[in-house]
Amino acid sequence: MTTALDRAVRVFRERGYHATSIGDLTAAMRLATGSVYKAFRDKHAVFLAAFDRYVAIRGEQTRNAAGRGASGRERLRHVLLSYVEHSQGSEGRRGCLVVGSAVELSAVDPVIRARVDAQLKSNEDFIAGLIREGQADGSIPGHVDADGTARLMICITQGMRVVGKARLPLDGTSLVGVAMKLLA
Amino acid sequence: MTTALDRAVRVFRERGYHATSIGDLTAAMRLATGSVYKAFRDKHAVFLAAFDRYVAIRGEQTRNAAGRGASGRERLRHVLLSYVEHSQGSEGRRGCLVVGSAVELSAVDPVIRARVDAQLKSNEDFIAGLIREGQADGSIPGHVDADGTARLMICITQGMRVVGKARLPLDGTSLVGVAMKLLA
DNA sequence: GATAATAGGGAATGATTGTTTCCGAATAAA
DNA sequence: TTTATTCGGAAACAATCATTCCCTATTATC
Repeated sequence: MTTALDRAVRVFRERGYHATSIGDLTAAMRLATGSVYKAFRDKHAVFLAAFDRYVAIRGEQTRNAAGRGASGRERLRHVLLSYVEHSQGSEGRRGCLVVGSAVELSAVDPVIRARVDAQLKSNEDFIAGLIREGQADGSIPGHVDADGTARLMICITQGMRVVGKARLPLDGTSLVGVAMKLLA
Repeated sequence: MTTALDRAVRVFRERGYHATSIGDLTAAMRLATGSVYKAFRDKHAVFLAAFDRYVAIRGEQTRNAAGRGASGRERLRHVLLSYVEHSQGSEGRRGCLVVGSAVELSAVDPVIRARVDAQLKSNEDFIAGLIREGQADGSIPGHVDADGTARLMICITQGMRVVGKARLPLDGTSLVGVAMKLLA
């Protein structure tokens, strides 16, 4: 079942919500229509489950990336690098479900909007935490505005998903190198 | 006709392409179904015209913002401020047609993708030009990587549209203040 | 002033959508 | 072996979609 949900995640990421028909969904999930409606109440419920699964997987990936750094500054650098990687190439073209949901649905779907809001907030808190960690271990200057910088970095990461979807190449080391000036 | 197109822009910004039925379109444009199809070949053609009009208007707005600054650095600061303003409140919730098209359509619609690509490129060149202008008039240090910084700033501006659509408040002076560290 | 031509409006159409229902197969229990 | 139950599959359903067609009204032309 979780493997079928993974396939649903993939389709929703590529085509979005409205452009994904039940036919697309069943074809991707290798399930018949009846089976899908036996496992989920409706298309909206499938999307919500896919959203939650996507968020869980991505959260694990960025936490892993953070783990690759020793200091707070290095952890944050690896997180940004990870975002660039996932925004690039075929993975980037596949898109981000959070960004897609924010753009396509958050204006008309309060349930989705709540999840998008929560996810952005969570990411922002995670980044702000890394900045404060760096300030505690001395790798990031104390005068840096943790909250303001975290919010700008959320804009950067979400923006990378938009640009990556449009197939523009993103040079990871260059982009992150410039972004690290925000921690000066 | 251009006033009807403006109304179409508004609907497409709010709901996106697929979630906008031609019923929504005719209601917003104050036109009957037949009239829409007499003026445009199909829904896709309406969207393309709306996209072009949106891009023209936004281009004028950011050029105006740039005009409010004296040095290259100040022009860039006003451009960023303008982006924050347009990403906020009801205007921000309405969304950006370029971001929306990139996320919802660029993966499956080559015509849209070409326009999105061109628009992002154009914005990036504009920002890079402002940076070089600032380096020429001495308001921006010469060691700043104009192209790399411009690409990151595109990520920032596109990301602000995503965050603004999700209703998160954006403090303009704070956000831009942090972003200006990229020009150090 | 009569007529042609064009622009606008609304009902009809065919295709596609999301959803439900019904049926068969496979598995587990008795 | 038989019964019961869960699971998957395909056809049928109503609703909605984009699109076309035809009618009316208004303008321009002769």
